[in-house]
Amino acid sequence: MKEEIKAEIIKQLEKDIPEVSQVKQKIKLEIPKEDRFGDLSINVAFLLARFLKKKPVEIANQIKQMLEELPYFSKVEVAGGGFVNLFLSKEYYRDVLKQILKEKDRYGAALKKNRGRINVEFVSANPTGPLHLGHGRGAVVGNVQSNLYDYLGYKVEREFYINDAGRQIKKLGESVYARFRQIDQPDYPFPEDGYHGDYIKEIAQHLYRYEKEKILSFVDEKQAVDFCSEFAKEMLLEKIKEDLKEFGVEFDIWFSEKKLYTSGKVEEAIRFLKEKGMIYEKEGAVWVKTTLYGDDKDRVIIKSDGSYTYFAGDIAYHYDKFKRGYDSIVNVWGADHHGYFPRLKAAVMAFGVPEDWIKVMFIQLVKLFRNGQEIKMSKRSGSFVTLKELIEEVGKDAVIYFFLTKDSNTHLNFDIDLALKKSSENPVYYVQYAHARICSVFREAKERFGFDPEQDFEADINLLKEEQERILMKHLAMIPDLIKEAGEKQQPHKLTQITYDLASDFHYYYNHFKFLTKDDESLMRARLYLLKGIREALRTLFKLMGITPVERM
RNA sequence: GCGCCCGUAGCUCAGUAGGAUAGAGCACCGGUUUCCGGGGCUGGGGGUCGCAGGUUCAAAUCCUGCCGGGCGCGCCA
Repeated sequence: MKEEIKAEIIKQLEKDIPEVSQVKQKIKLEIPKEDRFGDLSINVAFLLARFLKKKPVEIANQIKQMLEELPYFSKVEVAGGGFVNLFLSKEYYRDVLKQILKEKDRYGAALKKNRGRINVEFVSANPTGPLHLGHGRGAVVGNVQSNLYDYLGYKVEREFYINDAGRQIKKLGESVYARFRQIDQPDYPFPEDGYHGDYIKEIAQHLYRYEKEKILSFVDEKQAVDFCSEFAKEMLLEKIKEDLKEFGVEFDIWFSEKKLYTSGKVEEAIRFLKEKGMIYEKEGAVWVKTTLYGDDKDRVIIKSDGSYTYFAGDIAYHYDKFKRGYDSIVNVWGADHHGYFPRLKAAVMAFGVPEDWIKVMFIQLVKLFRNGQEIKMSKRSGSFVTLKELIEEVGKDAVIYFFLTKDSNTHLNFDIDLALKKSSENPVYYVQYAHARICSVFREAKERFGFDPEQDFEADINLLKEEQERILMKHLAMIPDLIKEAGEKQQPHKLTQITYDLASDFHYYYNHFKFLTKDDESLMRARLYLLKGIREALRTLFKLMGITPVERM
């Protein structure tokens, strides 16, 4: 809605100041930090100063007069040496509330998905063990970013790349096979760098119970290991799917790395790069000229022993995505892979896509804290907390919310004690409490006055004369823009901030005003009307994050 | 050595496609409420935005150099 107003402002200004068209791109209509600077603020006077050879303040005063003619504003002020501050009118707020109640928990969302197709690939954990916290953070960030794209009007596809080829999977099979053999023969050697977790033993026991004859019947031990690999991988993948589903994350596409090799897609991609002149041979290996697109050295895709590198598979994978015709793709990766991006980007650029076609969001480490002490994790010894365990301990909503509190590219300290607190110190509790409180007020209204705010009703918002009510309405009006900004900038963590701020303004309102007053029923209705708008805005935010809008605490 | 990320209040962090007096939560101090040493409400103190230059009407934000911390730099996946 900011965009609408901005367009109107520009149209209005261009009537008398043709120079506006020259600075159009740099005009910023923003939400000022301080309430007294208005609901919106525009910087256009600074930009015009150079062209009109006048002081910003003078221009601002001229602009002020022109903008006062527009219907949106109740007041226009000049301040800060040339800012033009705009105060929205009651009529505008009335329209905002109407819109919220109409759009409900998709308040402000694009109605049509016509901005293009985006693919978001995330989690993509090796199916060699349970999901850990880093995967969980990636799952939340990827999922919420996908929700944001949907909100913005893109058609989104969520994808999980299954690393089911290569050494990891072989190692998995060897580990399971060893555990299987150890059941009858305890001194059977366990591979040096095998997977130690108990889940490997569980899989082995399962195989021992149901597939023992089959495994022992293989003539070649390698076949037995392959069988174990395949079985364990499928089983672990199922587990991963279940965990993610419980976490509210579902994928549209499960893409197998192995199939890239068996279906000839790797050869196809290499052939394509060859046509583009990106491929050459040196020292018995085949290389890609990634330096043509900014990488610091060329990279091998076929080793001198004739086998492919991981990079070859990844090029083929992205070539496949390219051919699927997405307008843009996003990869959510662990931050330790950041050094890998330039070479992948270089290969992808060779496809002939625009500079910003591929984006990567990096996920930094999650550290767990309990009683102020870090819980050290060691995957080797098997002593690490899985995503599932954390969810079981503090609940899905807290995990999601905490994973979203900080920019994904910064380290996150997860305080288990805080996540468990049932008080306003705990931000998840605090925001959910705001929603539950409104529900509770509505229940009371029905019980005490026989007036059910859950039903549709009309109200006169001109009765909302308190300062805090104006602040809340303004806040509601801005929410779609705040969400859109979070989505455009790939900063899903901003949603927690937006939600917290709204909850905070609501709690303040709740603590200072009575909603259920017998003596002034029309005021009661107006306030409940506002509460209903707040609740829908909260629901919109909760839905984007995947958090439950609880009705009672 | 090269590259990427981070450095903001005592702590954990927001804020960085330049914008007005740099924000929040916790902790700390005060007022108030409650049966309450807990909880709620409310007010307050607290900052050389790592350092030093530069660009600009305007820099936490952009540029350069340095300091400190993390990560990455394979014909590994």
